[in-house]
Amino acid sequence: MEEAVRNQIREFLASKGLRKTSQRDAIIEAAFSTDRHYTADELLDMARGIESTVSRATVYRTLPILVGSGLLRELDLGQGRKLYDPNFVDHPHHNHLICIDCQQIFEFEDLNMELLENCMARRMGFTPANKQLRIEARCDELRLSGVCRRSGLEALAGAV
Amino acid sequence: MEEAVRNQIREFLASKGLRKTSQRDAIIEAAFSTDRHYTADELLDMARGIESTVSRATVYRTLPILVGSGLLRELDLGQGRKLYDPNFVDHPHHNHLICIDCQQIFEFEDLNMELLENCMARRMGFTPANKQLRIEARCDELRLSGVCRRSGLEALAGAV
DNA sequence: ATTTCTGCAAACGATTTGCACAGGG
DNA sequence: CCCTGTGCAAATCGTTTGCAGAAAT
Repeated sequence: MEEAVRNQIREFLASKGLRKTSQRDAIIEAAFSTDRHYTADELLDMARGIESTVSRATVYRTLPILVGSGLLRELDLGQGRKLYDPNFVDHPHHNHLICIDCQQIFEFEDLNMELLENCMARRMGFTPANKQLRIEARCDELRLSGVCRRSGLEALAGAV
Repeated sequence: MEEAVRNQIREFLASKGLRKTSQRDAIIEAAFSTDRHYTADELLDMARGIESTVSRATVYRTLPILVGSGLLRELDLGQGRKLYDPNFVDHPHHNHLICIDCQQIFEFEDLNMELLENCMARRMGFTPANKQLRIEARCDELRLSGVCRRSGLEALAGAV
Protein backbone atom coordinates (compact mmCIF):
# COMPACT_ATOMS: atom_id res chain seq x y z
CA MET A 1 0.00 0.00 0.00
CA GLU A 2 1.34 3.38 -1.01
CA GLU A 3 2.30 5.80 1.70
CA ALA A 4 0.19 8.54 0.14
CA VAL A 5 -2.92 6.39 0.33
CA ARG A 6 -2.18 5.43 3.90
CA ASN A 7 -1.89 9.09 4.87
CA GLN A 8 -5.06 10.09 3.08
CA ILE A 9 -7.03 7.40 4.83
CA ARG A 10 -5.53 8.29 8.17
CA GLU A 11 -6.48 11.93 7.66
CA PHE A 12 -9.98 11.00 6.58
CA LEU A 13 -10.60 8.85 9.63
CA ALA A 14 -9.28 11.58 11.91
CA SER A 15 -11.41 14.26 10.25
CA LYS A 16 -14.50 12.17 10.91
CA GLY A 17 -13.52 11.44 14.48
CA LEU A 18 -13.27 7.73 13.74
CA ARG A 19 -11.07 5.62 15.96
CA LYS A 20 -8.04 3.62 15.00
CA THR A 21 -8.49 -0.07 15.73
CA SER A 22 -6.47 -3.11 14.86
CA GLN A 23 -9.38 -4.49 12.84
CA ARG A 24 -9.78 -1.35 10.78
CA ASP A 25 -6.07 -1.14 10.23
CA ALA A 26 -6.00 -4.68 8.93
CA ILE A 27 -8.98 -4.11 6.64
CA ILE A 28 -7.47 -0.92 5.27
CA GLU A 29 -4.10 -2.53 4.76
CA ALA A 30 -5.72 -5.44 2.94
CA ALA A 31 -8.00 -3.20 0.90
CA PHE A 32 -5.11 -1.33 -0.68
CA SER A 33 -2.56 -4.09 -0.90
CA THR A 34 -3.83 -5.21 -4.30
CA ASP A 35 -4.98 -3.59 -7.51
CA ARG A 36 -7.54 -6.27 -8.24
CA HIS A 37 -11.27 -6.15 -7.63
CA TYR A 38 -12.57 -8.03 -4.64
CA THR A 39 -15.81 -8.81 -2.85
CA ALA A 40 -16.51 -8.07 0.81
CA ASP A 41 -15.88 -11.70 1.61
CA GLU A 42 -12.58 -11.78 -0.21
CA LEU A 43 -11.53 -8.69 1.68
CA LEU A 44 -12.47 -10.44 4.91
CA ASP A 45 -10.11 -13.27 4.05
CA MET A 46 -7.31 -10.89 3.15
CA ALA A 47 -7.79 -8.87 6.32
CA ARG A 48 -7.84 -11.98 8.46
CA GLY A 49 -4.43 -12.84 7.06
CA ILE A 50 -3.21 -9.70 8.80
CA GLU A 51 -5.38 -9.70 11.91
CA SER A 52 -7.24 -12.90 12.59
CA THR A 53 -9.93 -11.36 14.80
CA VAL A 54 -11.54 -9.38 11.96
CA SER A 55 -15.20 -10.24 11.58
CA ARG A 56 -17.45 -10.08 8.59
CA ALA A 57 -19.61 -7.43 10.23
CA THR A 58 -16.65 -5.13 10.69
CA VAL A 59 -15.66 -5.52 7.07
CA TYR A 60 -19.18 -4.60 6.00
CA ARG A 61 -19.14 -1.65 8.39
CA THR A 62 -15.74 -0.44 7.22
CA LEU A 63 -16.31 -0.65 3.49
CA PRO A 64 -18.73 2.29 3.31
CA ILE A 65 -16.21 4.37 5.22
CA LEU A 66 -13.49 3.64 2.71
CA VAL A 67 -15.83 4.32 -0.17
CA GLY A 68 -16.80 7.58 1.50
CA SER A 69 -13.15 8.57 1.70
CA GLY A 70 -13.03 8.55 -2.07
CA LEU A 71 -10.13 6.10 -2.22
CA LEU A 72 -12.09 2.95 -2.79
CA ARG A 73 -14.71 2.52 -5.44
CA GLU A 74 -17.82 0.43 -5.11
CA LEU A 75 -18.92 -1.39 -8.23
CA ASP A 76 -22.16 -3.13 -8.90
CA LEU A 77 -21.61 -5.01 -12.10
CA GLY A 78 -24.92 -6.79 -11.74
CA GLN A 79 -23.70 -10.08 -10.37
CA GLY A 80 -25.67 -10.04 -7.15
CA ARG A 81 -22.83 -8.84 -5.00
CA LYS A 82 -20.74 -5.72 -4.89
CA LEU A 83 -17.15 -5.45 -5.96
CA TYR A 84 -14.59 -3.05 -4.58
CA ASP A 85 -11.93 -1.48 -6.71
CA PRO A 86 -8.82 0.01 -5.08
CA ASN A 87 -7.61 1.12 -8.48
CA PHE A 88 -9.72 4.21 -8.29
CA VAL A 89 -7.06 6.76 -7.36
CA ASP A 90 -4.75 5.99 -10.24
CA HIS A 91 -7.53 5.55 -12.78
CA PRO A 92 -10.53 7.55 -11.60
CA HIS A 93 -12.53 7.21 -14.79
CA HIS A 94 -12.14 3.65 -15.86
CA ASN A 95 -14.95 1.54 -17.18
CA HIS A 96 -15.53 -2.19 -17.17
CA LEU A 97 -15.94 -4.79 -19.84
CA ILE A 98 -17.16 -8.18 -18.67
CA CYS A 99 -16.45 -11.16 -20.88
CA ILE A 100 -19.59 -13.26 -21.21
CA ASP A 101 -17.49 -16.29 -22.09
CA CYS A 102 -15.03 -16.33 -19.18
CA GLN A 103 -16.53 -13.77 -16.77
CA GLN A 104 -13.25 -11.90 -16.54
CA ILE A 105 -13.48 -8.18 -15.93
CA PHE A 106 -11.33 -5.86 -18.02
CA GLU A 107 -10.81 -2.21 -17.18
CA PHE A 108 -10.39 0.47 -19.76
CA GLU A 109 -10.29 4.24 -19.92
CA ASP A 110 -11.30 6.64 -22.61
CA LEU A 111 -11.14 10.39 -22.39
CA ASN A 112 -13.75 10.97 -25.07
CA MET A 113 -16.24 8.81 -23.27
CA GLU A 114 -15.58 10.64 -20.05
CA LEU A 115 -16.15 14.00 -21.75
CA LEU A 116 -19.25 12.78 -23.50
CA GLU A 117 -20.80 11.50 -20.30
CA ASN A 118 -20.21 14.80 -18.53
CA CYS A 119 -21.62 16.65 -21.48
CA MET A 120 -24.81 14.56 -21.51
CA ALA A 121 -25.39 15.05 -17.80
CA ARG A 122 -24.89 18.80 -17.98
CA ARG A 123 -27.15 19.10 -20.97
CA MET A 124 -29.89 17.52 -18.88
CA GLY A 125 -29.30 19.93 -16.03
CA PHE A 126 -27.25 17.74 -13.73
CA THR A 127 -23.79 17.66 -12.27
CA PRO A 128 -22.47 14.11 -12.51
CA ALA A 129 -21.23 12.55 -9.28
CA ASN A 130 -20.70 8.93 -10.13
CA LYS A 131 -20.63 7.11 -13.42
CA GLN A 132 -20.47 3.46 -14.26
CA LEU A 133 -20.35 1.94 -17.69
CA ARG A 134 -20.59 -1.79 -17.99
CA ILE A 135 -20.18 -3.58 -21.28
CA GLU A 136 -20.90 -7.27 -21.47
CA ALA A 137 -19.29 -8.77 -24.54
CA ARG A 138 -18.18 -11.91 -26.28
CA CYS A 139 -14.55 -12.69 -26.96
CA ASP A 140 -13.72 -12.47 -30.68
CA GLU A 141 -10.67 -14.66 -30.41
CA LEU A 142 -12.60 -17.44 -28.72
CA ARG A 143 -15.27 -17.30 -31.36
CA LEU A 144 -12.89 -17.19 -34.33
CA SER A 145 -10.05 -19.46 -33.29
CA GLY A 146 -11.75 -21.56 -30.64
CA VAL A 147 -9.34 -20.53 -27.91
CA CYS A 148 -8.88 -17.38 -25.89
CA ARG A 149 -5.38 -16.52 -24.74
CA ARG A 150 -6.78 -14.25 -22.06
CA SER A 151 -8.66 -17.02 -20.31
CA GLY A 152 -7.34 -20.29 -21.71
CA LEU A 153 -10.96 -21.06 -22.39
CA GLU A 154 -11.95 -23.14 -25.36
CA ALA A 155 -15.12 -22.47 -27.29
CA LEU A 156 -17.80 -25.11 -27.33
CA ALA A 157 -18.36 -26.55 -30.76
CA GLY A 158 -21.21 -24.80 -32.50
CA ALA A 159 -21.22 -21.83 -30.14
CA VAL A 160 -21.80 -18.52 -31.88
CA MET B 1 -49.73 -3.03 -25.39
CA GLU B 2 -48.90 -2.76 -29.04
CA GLU B 3 -50.10 -5.48 -31.35
CA ALA B 4 -46.61 -5.93 -32.80
CA VAL B 5 -45.18 -6.65 -29.37
CA ARG B 6 -47.97 -9.07 -28.57
CA ASN B 7 -47.27 -10.97 -31.77
CA GLN B 8 -43.54 -11.09 -31.21
CA ILE B 9 -43.99 -12.47 -27.73
CA ARG B 10 -46.52 -15.00 -28.94
CA GLU B 11 -44.12 -16.17 -31.64
CA PHE B 12 -41.26 -16.36 -29.19
CA LEU B 13 -43.20 -18.50 -26.74
CA ALA B 14 -44.35 -20.78 -29.53
CA SER B 15 -40.81 -21.15 -30.93
CA LYS B 16 -39.61 -22.26 -27.50
CA GLY B 17 -42.48 -24.66 -27.02
CA LEU B 18 -43.72 -22.71 -24.03
CA ARG B 19 -47.38 -23.02 -23.11
CA LYS B 20 -49.96 -20.30 -23.00
CA THR B 21 -51.44 -19.88 -19.53
CA SER B 22 -53.70 -17.29 -18.01
CA GLN B 23 -50.96 -16.30 -15.58
CA ARG B 24 -48.36 -15.77 -18.27
CA ASP B 25 -50.84 -13.85 -20.37
CA ALA B 26 -51.57 -11.53 -17.48
CA ILE B 27 -47.89 -10.99 -16.72
CA ILE B 28 -47.09 -10.27 -20.35
CA GLU B 29 -50.04 -7.95 -20.71
CA ALA B 30 -48.99 -6.07 -17.57
CA ALA B 31 -45.33 -6.02 -18.55
CA PHE B 32 -45.99 -4.12 -21.76
CA SER B 33 -48.91 -1.97 -20.69
CA THR B 34 -46.64 0.79 -19.43
CA ASP B 35 -43.49 2.53 -20.57
CA ARG B 36 -42.18 3.01 -17.04
CA HIS B 37 -39.60 0.94 -15.21
CA TYR B 38 -40.88 -1.52 -12.66
CA THR B 39 -39.63 -4.10 -10.19
CA ALA B 40 -40.67 -7.76 -10.11
CA ASP B 41 -42.98 -6.98 -7.23
CA GLU B 42 -44.60 -4.06 -9.00
CA LEU B 43 -45.16 -6.28 -11.99
CA LEU B 44 -46.79 -8.82 -9.69
CA ASP B 45 -49.26 -6.17 -8.53
CA MET B 46 -50.00 -5.09 -12.08
CA ALA B 47 -50.48 -8.66 -13.27
CA ARG B 48 -52.77 -9.46 -10.36
CA GLY B 49 -54.96 -6.60 -11.45
CA ILE B 50 -55.60 -8.62 -14.60
CA GLU B 51 -55.54 -12.16 -13.21
CA SER B 52 -55.72 -12.41 -9.45
CA THR B 53 -54.20 -15.91 -9.22
CA VAL B 54 -50.74 -14.80 -10.39
CA SER B 55 -48.07 -15.67 -7.84
CA ARG B 56 -44.74 -14.08 -7.15
CA ALA B 57 -42.91 -17.25 -8.18
CA THR B 58 -44.51 -17.21 -11.59
CA VAL B 59 -43.56 -13.59 -12.11
CA TYR B 60 -39.96 -14.43 -11.25
CA ARG B 61 -40.08 -17.42 -13.56
CA THR B 62 -41.61 -15.45 -16.41
CA LEU B 63 -39.32 -12.43 -16.31
CA PRO B 64 -36.24 -14.24 -17.65
CA ILE B 65 -38.35 -15.53 -20.51
CA LEU B 66 -39.42 -12.04 -21.48
CA VAL B 67 -35.87 -10.76 -21.18
CA GLY B 68 -34.74 -13.66 -23.34
CA SER B 69 -37.23 -12.68 -25.99
CA GLY B 70 -35.38 -9.41 -26.41
CA LEU B 71 -38.47 -7.31 -25.79
CA LEU B 72 -37.90 -6.54 -22.14
CA ARG B 73 -34.70 -5.18 -20.73
CA GLU B 74 -33.32 -6.03 -17.33
CA LEU B 75 -31.58 -3.20 -15.52
CA ASP B 76 -29.46 -3.32 -12.45
CA LEU B 77 -29.00 0.27 -11.42
CA GLY B 78 -27.33 -0.76 -8.19
CA GLN B 79 -30.27 -0.40 -5.84
CA GLY B 80 -30.35 -3.97 -4.61
CA ARG B 81 -33.16 -5.07 -6.86
CA LYS B 82 -33.59 -5.35 -10.57
CA LEU B 83 -35.69 -3.09 -12.70
CA TYR B 84 -37.42 -4.03 -15.92
CA ASP B 85 -37.75 -1.66 -18.80
CA PRO B 86 -40.38 -2.31 -21.49
CA ASN B 87 -39.12 0.72 -23.37
CA PHE B 88 -36.36 -1.31 -24.92
CA VAL B 89 -37.85 -1.89 -28.35
CA ASP B 90 -38.45 1.75 -29.14
CA HIS B 91 -35.20 2.94 -27.61
CA PRO B 92 -32.71 0.07 -27.69
CA HIS B 93 -29.68 2.11 -26.70
CA HIS B 94 -30.84 4.36 -23.96
CA ASN B 95 -28.85 5.08 -20.85
CA HIS B 96 -29.90 6.10 -17.37
CA LEU B 97 -29.25 9.09 -15.20
CA ILE B 98 -30.27 8.72 -11.58
CA CYS B 99 -30.89 11.90 -9.61
CA ILE B 100 -29.15 11.64 -6.25
CA ASP B 101 -31.52 14.26 -4.84
CA CYS B 102 -34.90 12.76 -5.78
CA GLN B 103 -33.94 9.24 -6.95
CA GLN B 104 -35.80 9.70 -10.19
CA ILE B 105 -34.45 7.85 -13.19
CA PHE B 106 -34.10 9.72 -16.47
CA GLU B 107 -33.50 7.99 -19.76
CA PHE B 108 -31.43 9.47 -22.52
CA GLU B 109 -29.95 8.39 -25.79
CA ASP B 110 -26.85 9.49 -27.60
CA LEU B 111 -25.59 8.11 -30.86
CA ASN B 112 -22.00 9.18 -30.29
CA MET B 113 -21.87 7.38 -27.00
CA GLU B 114 -23.29 4.28 -28.60
CA LEU B 115 -20.64 4.37 -31.32
CA LEU B 116 -17.86 5.05 -28.88
CA GLU B 117 -18.85 2.12 -26.69
CA ASN B 118 -18.88 -0.25 -29.63
CA CYS B 119 -15.55 1.08 -30.77
CA MET B 120 -13.95 0.54 -27.37
CA ALA B 121 -15.20 -3.02 -27.12
CA ARG B 122 -13.97 -3.91 -30.61
CA ARG B 123 -10.60 -2.35 -29.98
CA MET B 124 -10.25 -4.71 -27.04
CA GLY B 125 -11.17 -7.71 -29.15
CA PHE B 126 -14.77 -8.13 -28.10
CA THR B 127 -18.19 -7.98 -29.66
CA PRO B 128 -20.49 -6.07 -27.33
CA ALA B 129 -23.69 -7.83 -26.32
CA ASN B 130 -25.12 -5.68 -23.58
CA LYS B 131 -24.22 -2.23 -22.38
CA GLN B 132 -25.37 -0.25 -19.43
CA LEU B 133 -24.31 3.25 -18.53
CA ARG B 134 -25.47 4.65 -15.24
CA ILE B 135 -24.80 8.23 -14.22
CA GLU B 136 -25.63 9.33 -10.71
CA ALA B 137 -25.88 13.08 -10.57
CA ARG B 138 -27.10 16.08 -8.61
CA CYS B 139 -29.83 18.37 -9.86
CA ASP B 140 -28.48 21.80 -10.80
CA GLU B 141 -31.82 23.51 -10.46
CA LEU B 142 -32.33 22.18 -6.96
CA ARG B 143 -28.89 23.32 -5.94
CA LEU B 144 -29.22 26.77 -7.47
CA SER B 145 -32.82 27.69 -6.78
CA GLY B 146 -33.75 25.27 -4.01
CA VAL B 147 -36.56 23.73 -5.99
CA CYS B 148 -36.65 21.18 -8.79
CA ARG B 149 -39.49 21.32 -11.25
CA ARG B 150 -38.80 17.76 -12.26
CA SER B 151 -39.49 16.36 -8.82
CA GLY B 152 -42.91 14.84 -8.84
CA LEU B 153 -43.00 14.76 -12.60
CA GLU B 154 -42.87 11.70 -14.79
CA ALA B 155 -39.57 9.85 -14.48
CA LEU B 156 -39.31 9.28 -18.22
CA ALA B 157 -37.47 12.31 -19.52
CA GLY B 158 -37.80 13.50 -23.07
CA ALA B 159 -34.09 14.15 -23.28
CA VAL B 160 -32.41 13.11 -26.49
C1' DA C 1 -15.40 7.78 32.16
C1' DT C 2 -17.36 8.22 27.99
C1' DT C 3 -18.24 6.85 23.61
C1' DT C 4 -17.19 4.30 19.68
C1' DC C 5 -16.19 -0.50 17.94
C1' DT C 6 -16.53 -5.13 17.86
C1' DG C 7 -18.20 -10.09 17.25
C1' DC C 8 -22.04 -12.83 17.28
C1' DA C 9 -26.12 -14.27 15.59
C1' DA C 10 -30.43 -13.12 14.12
C1' DA C 11 -32.85 -10.31 10.74
C1' DC C 12 -33.48 -8.74 6.14
C1' DG C 13 -35.07 -8.47 1.33
C1' DA C 14 -34.81 -9.86 -3.30
C1' DT C 15 -34.72 -13.94 -5.70
C1' DT C 16 -34.68 -19.07 -6.36
C1' DT C 17 -36.21 -23.65 -5.76
C1' DG C 18 -38.44 -28.41 -4.20
C1' DC C 19 -42.63 -30.23 -4.07
C1' DA C 20 -47.22 -31.99 -5.14
C1' DC C 21 -51.04 -30.64 -7.60
C1' DA C 22 -53.44 -28.10 -11.62
C1' DG C 23 -54.12 -27.64 -16.23
C1' DG C 24 -52.56 -27.02 -21.26
C1' DG C 25 -51.40 -29.83 -25.59
C1' DC D 1 -52.54 -38.89 -20.77
C1' DC D 2 -48.21 -36.72 -20.50
C1' DC D 3 -45.52 -33.16 -19.23
C1' DT D 4 -45.10 -28.31 -18.41
C1' DG D 5 -46.64 -24.66 -15.35
C1' DT D 6 -48.25 -23.26 -10.95
C1' DG D 7 -48.70 -21.75 -5.88
C1' DC D 8 -46.83 -22.37 -1.62
C1' DA D 9 -43.38 -22.21 1.56
C1' DA D 10 -38.83 -22.99 2.62
C1' DA D 11 -34.16 -22.09 1.17
C1' DT D 12 -30.44 -19.00 -0.55
C1' DC D 13 -27.22 -15.44 -0.43
C1' DG D 14 -25.22 -11.05 0.17
C1' DT D 15 -25.75 -7.62 3.35
C1' DT D 16 -27.51 -5.18 7.61
C1' DT D 17 -28.50 -4.70 12.40
C1' DG D 18 -29.52 -5.24 17.72
C1' DC D 19 -27.13 -6.26 21.49
C1' DA D 20 -23.78 -6.70 25.24
C1' DG D 21 -19.17 -6.70 26.07
C1' DA D 22 -14.30 -4.70 24.60
C1' DA D 23 -11.42 -1.17 23.51
C1' DA D 24 -10.02 3.58 22.17
C1' DT D 25 -9.67 8.38 23.61
